[in-house]
Amino acid sequence: MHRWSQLFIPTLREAPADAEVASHKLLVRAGYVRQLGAGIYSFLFLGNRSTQKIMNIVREEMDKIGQEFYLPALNPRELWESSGRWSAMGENMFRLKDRKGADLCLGMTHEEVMTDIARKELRSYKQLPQIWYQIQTKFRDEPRPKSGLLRVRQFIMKDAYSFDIDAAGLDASYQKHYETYCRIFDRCGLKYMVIDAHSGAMGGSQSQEFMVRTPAGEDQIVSCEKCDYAANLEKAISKVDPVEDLKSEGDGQPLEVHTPGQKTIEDVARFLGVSPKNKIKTLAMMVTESDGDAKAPKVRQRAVVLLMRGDHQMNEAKLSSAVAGKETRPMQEDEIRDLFKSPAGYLGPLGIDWATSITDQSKPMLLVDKALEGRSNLIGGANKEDFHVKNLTPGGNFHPTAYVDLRSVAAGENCPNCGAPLRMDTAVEIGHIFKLGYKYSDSMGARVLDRNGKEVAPIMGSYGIGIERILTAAIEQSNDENGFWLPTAIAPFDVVVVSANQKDEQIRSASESIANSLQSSGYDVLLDDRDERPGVKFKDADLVGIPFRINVGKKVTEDTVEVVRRSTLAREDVKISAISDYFLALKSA
RNA sequence: CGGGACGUAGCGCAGCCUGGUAGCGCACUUGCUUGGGGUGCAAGGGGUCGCGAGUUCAAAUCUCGCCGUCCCGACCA
Repeated sequence: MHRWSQLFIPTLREAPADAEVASHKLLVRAGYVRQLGAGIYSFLFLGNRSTQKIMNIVREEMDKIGQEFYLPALNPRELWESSGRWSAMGENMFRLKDRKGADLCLGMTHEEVMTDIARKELRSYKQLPQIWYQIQTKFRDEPRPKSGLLRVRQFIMKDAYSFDIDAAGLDASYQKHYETYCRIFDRCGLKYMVIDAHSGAMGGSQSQEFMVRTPAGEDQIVSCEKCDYAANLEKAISKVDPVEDLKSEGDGQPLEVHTPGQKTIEDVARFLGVSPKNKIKTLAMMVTESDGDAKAPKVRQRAVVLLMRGDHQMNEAKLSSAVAGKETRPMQEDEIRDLFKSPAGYLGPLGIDWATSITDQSKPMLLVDKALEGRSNLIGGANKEDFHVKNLTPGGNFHPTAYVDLRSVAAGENCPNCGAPLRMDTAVEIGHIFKLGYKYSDSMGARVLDRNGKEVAPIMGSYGIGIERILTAAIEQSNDENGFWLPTAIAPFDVVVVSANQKDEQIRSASESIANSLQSSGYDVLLDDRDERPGVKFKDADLVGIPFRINVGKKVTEDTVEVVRRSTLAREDVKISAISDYFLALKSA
C-alpha cells in the first residue's frame, strides 16, 4: 500500500501553456510526466507505474507466441549500410561518432539487428519459425515532435520480428500477432479498430494498423458503419457512382475550344456548362530516380504527369506507391513549360510522347487514375494558353503509361464492400503489423537450408506497439475538465482511499484499515493520508486517472464509506465490512 | 526546412509600446484558523527577466545575432 503523503505526485492546477491536446495537459497536470525537451519526456512515479503495467500486459501476451530479447539502441553504421537504410533513413536517424571517429546511430527500429542475428545464427528450416521480440527505447529525430506524448523523439516500443520458411508460415506468424495484439489492446481496455494500412517504402504484401479514434490523432482513417471495411486514407478505396460521359462533338477527334482566362477546373466547367466530373485534372510532378548503382548512383529528375477526374483529390501516399516510393514534388514553372510548352492552367495529355510502360524510363510517365479508365469525351487542357480540348478519351486519342489508383477517398463515398456510406475519422496508431517479405533477409543475406538442402531466404514480418501511445490514447478516450480515468489494467492504482479528515482519529484509522485490507486482497491501493482539506484530495483523486475512489468520511460512524467510480462519478454507499467483496464483484463483472 | 507565436520565481500571467526600485495569482515555509469539492488571516523565502553583443548615464523594456519551446505547413520506416 502506498501513502500519498510519502510520494512525489506533483499535481498542477493549471496545464502548461504549451500543451495543446487533452492527454498532454492531463499527463502533466496529474504528475505523470515532465518535459525535458521537444519530444523528450521524463516519466515520474505515476506515469512509470502505468507504462510498467502496460508493458507487463504486452509481455505476458507476447510470451505466449514469442521470445523476449533485449537489443542495443546503439548501432554501428555498417549494420545499417548492409540493409541500405543508413542513407534511406535520412535525417530521422540520430547519428553520432565514437572516440575513434566511427559512425554510430541510435536505433529507430530493429529489423537490422534482428536480421543480423538471424543471418549469423539461423541455418536450417528446422529452426523456423521464430518470433523474437523486445520492449525497448527507440530514437527518431522527428521533424516536428508534437501533441505531448503522441509524437516524440524517444519512446518505448514493443517490436517483434518473425522468421518463416515460406509465405504460409509468415501468414501464420502474422495471424498470431493479429490475435495477440487484439488480446493486448482488449486487456488494456482500449476501444480500437484494425485497418488496412499503406505499406509505404517498407514494401511488403500486407499491413494492418491498430487505431484509436481521437481528434488528437494524426492519421485519417476511413471506415464503413455497415460492414467491417476500414482502411487508412493512404490506402482506402471506394466505389464511385458512374458518371454519364459527354457526347462526342464534331468528328469525335480532339476539339480545341477557346477558354480565355479560365484556369481552374471550376472555372472551365462553369464556362463550358459541364460538370467537373467530365473534366480532367492534370497534375505535373517530378520524380527523383537513381540508376540503382549502389556505389555511385546517378540521380535524375523525370516528369510524371497525373490525370484525375476534375472533382477528385490526389493522394500522396498512393502516388508514392505508384512510383515505387521514389521522391516526388510538383513541377516548377520552367519545367512545366519545357514539357507542355504551355502555361499552367491549360495542361493536358495531348502532343507529348509518353512512356508506354512503367519499365520504360526514357520518357515522361502519364499515370491516369482508375476513375478515368473507360471514360470518354472528357475535357482537358490543350497545352496552349486560353484553350481546352473536348473529346478526350483515355486509351483512344492519348495513351496512358498506366492506370493506377491515385484518388483520395472522401467521406460519404460508398464502401467498396457493401456500398454503404463511408465515414472519416482522425485516429492515433497504437500498433502496426507488417508482412515484410524478403526485403531484409535478401539485402542482408540471411539464408537457411530448406527441406531439400537448398539455400533460401527466410521470409519476415515485423510488428510494433507504441507503449506510451496506449496510455495517451486511453487518456484521450476518457477525460473531462477535471482529469481522466484509466482502465484498471493500466491505471497506476486500482483505487485511491481518501481520508476526508486526517485529524479525525476514527476516519484516519478506518482509512488505514480499508486500504490495508484491499491491498492484501490483491488490489493496488493508494491511501491519501495527507493533511489536506477534503476538497483538495477529491480534486487530486479526480485528476490522476485512478478508476475507483473510496471516500472515508463522517459515515464511518455508521460503518459506511462511499465508493466513487471515476468514469461516471456514480457514487454508492458500501459497508466497510463488505468493501473487499464489493471490489471482488466488480472484478468478476 | 518555410510561415506564425512565445520565452519574466516551480506553474499560469502582468510589466515592454513611452528605458530609471521586478510585480500579481497559485504553489512553497511558519503560525493561527478551517475540515465533504482547490478554507480564511497574517508573516516570510524564492527571479543571471532564455543567452550574447550593441545603443544609452541607465536595458526585462530599444537594436542585432544566437538558443529554446509551441502551433500551421512540408515531412513522418
